[in-house]
Parts: sequence; C-alpha cells; structure tokens
Amino acid sequence: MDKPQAIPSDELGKWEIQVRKGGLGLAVLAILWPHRLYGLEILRRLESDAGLSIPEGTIYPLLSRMKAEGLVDSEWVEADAGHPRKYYRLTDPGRAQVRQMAKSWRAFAQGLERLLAPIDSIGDKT
Amino acid sequence: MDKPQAIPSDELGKWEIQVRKGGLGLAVLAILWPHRLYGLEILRRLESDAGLSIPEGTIYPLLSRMKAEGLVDSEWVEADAGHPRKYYRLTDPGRAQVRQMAKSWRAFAQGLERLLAPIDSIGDKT
DNA sequence: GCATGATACATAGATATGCAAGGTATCGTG
DNA sequence: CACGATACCTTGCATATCTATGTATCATGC
Repeated sequence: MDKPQAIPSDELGKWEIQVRKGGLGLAVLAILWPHRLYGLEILRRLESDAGLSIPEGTIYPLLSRMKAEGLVDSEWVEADAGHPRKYYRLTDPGRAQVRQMAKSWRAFAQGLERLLAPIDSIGDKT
Repeated sequence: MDKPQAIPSDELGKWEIQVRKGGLGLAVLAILWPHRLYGLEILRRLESDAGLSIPEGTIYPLLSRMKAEGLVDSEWVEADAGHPRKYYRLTDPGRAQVRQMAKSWRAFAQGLERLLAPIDSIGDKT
C-alpha cells in the first residue's frame, strides 16, 4: 500500500520525515526569514512570537547542523556596547527549503486536524 | 494521573515535548476515538483519512507503549473468515489524554503558523 | 493430511533528535 | 584588577522512529 501521491523527489520525502518529527527546525528557519538574528535572540523570538521555549543546548547544535547543510550562513558582528555576536542568516537554498518544509508541515498538520475534528466536536468538559 | 484542569508544568511539559516531536502518537490516539481498530487497520485509516503513511514497525511498539501507559486497551477478536486480530480501544484516561495532547498540539501548530505567515505572503514559485 | 500463500502481529538494531549540564570568552563597572 | 552579565559552544544521556526480519494463524489445492 505505498502510493505516495505526488512526491517529486526523494528529498522532499526525507523532509516529510523530518517535519513530522521536529517542526522545530522549521520554526528556526522560519524566524530567520525576515532578517538575520543571533543565537540567543532566536530563542527569545521563538518564545515571544510563537510561544516556543527551547533551551540553548538545543539551538546551537541545530544551527551548526543547518550551517553544515548550507541552509544558513553565519558571521560575527561586534556590538557597540557589548560582546561579539554570531548572526545567522538564511541562504538561498535555505529559503527554498523553508518553503518545502512549510508545505510538508501543513500537509501533516491538516491531516492531523482532520483526525482531531471528531474529538472536540463531541463536547468539552475538560 | 489526570489533572484535568490545572496541570503542573511537569506533566504538561512532558507532553509538550512529545507533541512537538511526534504528533504521531496523537494521530493514533485520535483515530481510535470513534471506535476500536486493530493494528493494520490503524495504518490504513491513518493513510486514507489523514494521508499519513507509517510502517508496521512503528505502530506496534507505539501501541505497546500506549497500552503499558494505560492509554489504550487491547483484546483479541476472532474473525469469521480470517485470522485473529488484536483490537485496540481508548481507555478513559486515554480519552482525557487525547484532549490534552490535542490542546498542546494546537498551541504548537498555531505558534508555528504565526512564524510561517510571512513566508508565503511574499510569493510562491515552488 | 499437508504444503503454500496471505494476513496480522511482533521484535532488534541503527540512527537521529532534543535536552541538561557544564565550560569558555568578552565587556562594563567599581 | 576582580566580578558579574551576556553570549556561544560541547559532551553525554534518554527517547522515539525507521528498516528489516521473524512468528503465528487461516484458507486453499491436491
């Protein structure tokens, strides 16, 4: 029973798995869409914008992996009154990837939402 | 083990993690909401109803874990013209858990959706 | 009665991911 | 010059999923 509907490349297939698991990587790439940010700033934005709180131990390995894959690029920036910061920026392949991941994510989320519909339509007594 | 309303960030926190990662467990519990199903039938329903295709090797350990946690219950049923099937059914704690998981899932999904908004508002060229 | 194929359930090892804890370096202040 | 705050990074652990393979039951043909 394997009739993958219309998955063009196996790259997308791999991403479907990733997306299904994490969703976190997508969040990080998505928040870098409008402008570059540095490590801790990413954490704060994820918290304030999306309500996702993740620890430092998660973000740095993730960013390193993404840089190794060429999805993001980094550069050191000296702050006027502060300490050097490493800014991360989406690359062109990174932007393309975000779009693909977003698409896969929504497919998964909508499928799940379809399953959840019967649940709360019944009654909510918490 | 059910704190219907004020769930300490402990238990809920754990579920947030689970939900963030998998979402698959939620899908399985959700599809068992209306009626009991047996292993392979769960796979087929996940595929047809939500477009989620997962292998057998994933579903059985998952169901075993859920049974160990008391979220589902199982019973063998002899088919008329067939082979014995192990039917899984949601327990009461399981139903409560599904609601909680659904809530956490939606919080995460909505947060992520907020991050994705800027992306596709720009333009879509695949 | 017995071999074969199909259905259904189950297990084992490999891989990947997120997390907690701890460590290093820079800057401003007294 | 010592101290605290900001910022970045690494190691080891626990957990979850996937791939591949194994086992048991039933129906069929001879």
